[in-house]
Amino acid sequence: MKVSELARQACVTADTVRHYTRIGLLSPTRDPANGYQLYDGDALKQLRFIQKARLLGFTLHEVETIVHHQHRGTSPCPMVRGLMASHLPKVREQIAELKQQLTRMERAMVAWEEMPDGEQGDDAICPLIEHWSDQGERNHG
Amino acid sequence: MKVSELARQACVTADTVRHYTRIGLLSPTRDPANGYQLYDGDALKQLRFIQKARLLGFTLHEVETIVHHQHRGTSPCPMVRGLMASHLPKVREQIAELKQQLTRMERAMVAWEEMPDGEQGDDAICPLIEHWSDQGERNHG
DNA sequence: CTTGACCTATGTGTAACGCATCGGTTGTAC
DNA sequence: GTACAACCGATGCGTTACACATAGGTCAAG
Repeated sequence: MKVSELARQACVTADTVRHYTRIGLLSPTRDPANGYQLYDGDALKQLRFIQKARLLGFTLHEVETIVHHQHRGTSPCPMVRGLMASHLPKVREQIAELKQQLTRMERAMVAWEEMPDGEQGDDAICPLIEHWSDQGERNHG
Repeated sequence: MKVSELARQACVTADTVRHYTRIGLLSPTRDPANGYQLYDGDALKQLRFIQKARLLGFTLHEVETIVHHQHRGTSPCPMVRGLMASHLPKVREQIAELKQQLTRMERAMVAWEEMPDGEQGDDAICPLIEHWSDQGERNHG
């Protein structure tokens, strides 16, 4: 398989395949005739593995570590469980931060409805932003 | 004010001040004696403006645009309202995506509790990941 | 033999900094 | 007056997972 065909089979872009190849997550052979990169069924399997790992929140660097573990004959599974356990609170925190962000933005939009646009000669860069103040958010939930 | 003092007054790192200076959002003068960057009260005001804009979800690039508008004498406020309106659905989508991500991860963790670690000789890279399948999520949010 | 569609490798850009390097400056204690 | 630590500067690289652009090579059809 050439790059584009592998990409099609896994529903990713050719750039993605090339990217994974560049960082060593895929190791194609070369067509001696033209130097093209050639991928086999194992590459497709590996690519699908990467896709699943990405969906589960693993970074490409972590995927690399997992694959290396497997190549050295040690089961990556305990580490995978640990990584996942360490990811969960981070994702929850990201959600909480984004929710706070959304609250800030929504409150600002409401407050701005009754504010006029700034005009030349104002001492402000943008009064909407400059006169806004974070009221702080209470955490209930 | 020197870099570090300005940073302290605005509760940011010196690297942040240098970064904003590098991309042109702060324009310090130079101490002729030693070439150090010197910031005045306006710089502090501008820095605090940037902080508020960041809290409201504006990118540094957008802040730059806002400041340029103000320097050209045109009120940035209408654009600011428009930018904010365009940001809101993106943030909501990010939250929705992260929630889906969290659901996937939590379901995987539960499913993994009753799965053994992979062993050498397995045909899998990591059976936890490889035998996982996304059940799809219904949207009732 | 030329056209056009495909392919290659490589480098650059993204957002907002953090960190490291290398070297100059300032203050203080001796 | 100097040794040394703590601060300052500019510059460049690293982060994440690719997308995009460049400059060129390959291949089937007309």
